[in-house]
Amino acid sequence: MSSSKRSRPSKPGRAASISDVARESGVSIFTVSAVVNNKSHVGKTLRERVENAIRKLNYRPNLIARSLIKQKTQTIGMIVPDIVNPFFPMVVRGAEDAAQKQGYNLLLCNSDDSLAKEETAIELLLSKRVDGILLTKAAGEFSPALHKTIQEVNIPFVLVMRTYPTLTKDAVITDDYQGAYEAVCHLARAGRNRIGLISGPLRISNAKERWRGFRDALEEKKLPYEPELVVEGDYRIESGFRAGHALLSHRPDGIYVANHLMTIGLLQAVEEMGLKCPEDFGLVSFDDYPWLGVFRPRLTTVELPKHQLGSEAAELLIQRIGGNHGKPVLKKLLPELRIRESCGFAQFVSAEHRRAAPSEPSDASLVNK
Amino acid sequence: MSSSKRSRPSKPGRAASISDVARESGVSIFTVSAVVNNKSHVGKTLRERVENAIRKLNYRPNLIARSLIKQKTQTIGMIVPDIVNPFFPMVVRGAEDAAQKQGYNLLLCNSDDSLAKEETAIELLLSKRVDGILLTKAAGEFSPALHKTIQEVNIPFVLVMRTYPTLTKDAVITDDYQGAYEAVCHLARAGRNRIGLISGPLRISNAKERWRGFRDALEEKKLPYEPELVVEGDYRIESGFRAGHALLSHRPDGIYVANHLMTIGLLQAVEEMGLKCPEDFGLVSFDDYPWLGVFRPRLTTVELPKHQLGSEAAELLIQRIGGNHGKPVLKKLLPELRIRESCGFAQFVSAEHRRAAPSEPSDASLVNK
DNA sequence: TTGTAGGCGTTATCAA
DNA sequence: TTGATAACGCCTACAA
Repeated sequence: MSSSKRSRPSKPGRAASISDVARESGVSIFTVSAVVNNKSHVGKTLRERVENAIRKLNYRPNLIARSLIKQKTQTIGMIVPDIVNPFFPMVVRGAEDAAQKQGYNLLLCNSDDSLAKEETAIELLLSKRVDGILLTKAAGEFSPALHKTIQEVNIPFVLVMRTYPTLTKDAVITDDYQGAYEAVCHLARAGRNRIGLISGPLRISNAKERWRGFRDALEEKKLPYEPELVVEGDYRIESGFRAGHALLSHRPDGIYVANHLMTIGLLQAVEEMGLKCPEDFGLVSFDDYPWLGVFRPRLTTVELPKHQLGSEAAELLIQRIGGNHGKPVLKKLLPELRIRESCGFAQFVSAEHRRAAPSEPSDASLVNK
Repeated sequence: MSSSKRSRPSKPGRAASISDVARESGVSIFTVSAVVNNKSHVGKTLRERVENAIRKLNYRPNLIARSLIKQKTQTIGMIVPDIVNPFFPMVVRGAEDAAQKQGYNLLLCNSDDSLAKEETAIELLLSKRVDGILLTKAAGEFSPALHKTIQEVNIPFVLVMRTYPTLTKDAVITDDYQGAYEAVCHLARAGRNRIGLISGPLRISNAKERWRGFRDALEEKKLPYEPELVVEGDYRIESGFRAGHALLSHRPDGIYVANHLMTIGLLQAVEEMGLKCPEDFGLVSFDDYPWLGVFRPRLTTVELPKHQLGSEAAELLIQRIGGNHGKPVLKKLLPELRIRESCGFAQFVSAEHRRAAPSEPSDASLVNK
């Protein structure tokens, strides 16, 4: 009786379990559990015996076992296209900060915008029973099977930065239409009237929105939409480089680039072609980074609240995990135009001032550092 | 008998379990397991019945349960100071790529170089029973308790980018001494002879190494070590800014900065003080990024193999997980000096050429894009 | 206040 | 080839 199965000594090289602690302190497993989670009142004597045993054995509750019984892993899966794209680290950090605060961890996956990798990642996260998934959808469509799985499975998804039409799920995005619209209007205000666009993949929701903002801004400013001045890239450096060559050969006097990596590629092309910014063309980019204020040309750009994007997405997801079953939410965060030098706005304004009476003083006050 | 406890229908809103599949296909749990993991030969008829049931119920093995019994989670914990520091995304990506390839996932934590957060993260990862931990040690020392835990616990650690003296664990780092040495020698070759240093926290191993490389290069080049030209920062932008102000007031003609973020801060200070690089001083930075080649000043810098750093660390860790119990390994990867314009080397060389006969043709060939 | 026993979803060991 | 059944480490009614 006394040498029942429970009293086997702890296996070598294996972490102490709750039953080891129970045996060591001569109490039942229940008591140890009660002490660890301080539920139910445990008598002072027993509590101390248990605590000593815990210290002695360096006991650490096995969260795997706890997850199994609680049907909760306190883990969130997060899939981004590529953590090396400087846009995402801040989003991930925002998510991690919010998750951490509520006792969740982040399992991170990169999809490289590949549907296959995305599917693998989602399947894996589901098998690992994460409590929810933060997804920046890869370009393209889910396979029918995966789509069905996502609809039927019982864990919440929150889309980050990119919506997906046939999926009625929560999404936290930035107002990309507005951002692009402001960017292009600003180029127009800087006196540019042949404005080009280097766009992201148009089947990605935010690329489409940025394109719409571009188009409507042109219309608003009574500027022509010239198809040869619109090039579709894939948000990577190389595509910005190629697009730059293609676009600059038509000599636009303004360019709006839909993300930072493609701007880098564009500037490589600019270099090769011996052009200068903002002298030869005005440039407005998307996303702001600390280094953009210190190097030349100082980029005028549209900042997106990246940290907030991640944190709000995580918070929403955790609400869903907690059982909030309201209607899907679409949260749109506001972008912010940061005017520096690459658009050539300051030069344009002062040239105007020299030439005539000041047009709109409010315009000049737009220039910030 | 037939209505034993096993035949309870699957709970509502809960994913199908192996016993649901077994019941659905009228076989035992063992048979389902055998099909899923295709072990032991299962007869064709049964196999198909099981496969149909799996599809019908959209069964997905619960990896939590599997982890519990296998004592393996196929998960690696990774702790970095801050994923927003552009150095780390590529390291994380390298680790993820290597891990992925061998069937592991990454649980990511940020320590902000805070000992408290680091300790919390490690404790959590241990409780979650990750199979191993990739750690970029936060500045400062482990608490004695944590140190003991790490020594005694049975899961492998691999230190990334920073070693830790009292811990005999594997580490994958870059040869920072060498990198700094080359950076400073290059400044000397560019004719600089009052060279300053903006250093990382000297209690971090790599900051110390970079400082040593700096000091030895000065000695090698017979240049003076001027204490007022050495400022200790914390690898963040703000500290680079403050250090820049402090340092530039002494008018050095060359500066080596020990990481990219502090270089950004330095350039802010440079701007405020109305100085120009490389005209007023030569600059060599650490770490290379795609944007450094396209903006001005084009930074001369020492590239560190970040992706490789992460992937080799992960591979080593996985070897340890697999039971390789050899002696601790210290793997040092080679940095690479990338000469661009901020050091003022090209100008110096051509000025020399103009003034006299070419000194060393090999020097000029060092200049790459 | 404390203990007992069943169950979470797997894998693994024996039998049959 | 298949099937019971005991772990894995924990939580939690329900009893005592």
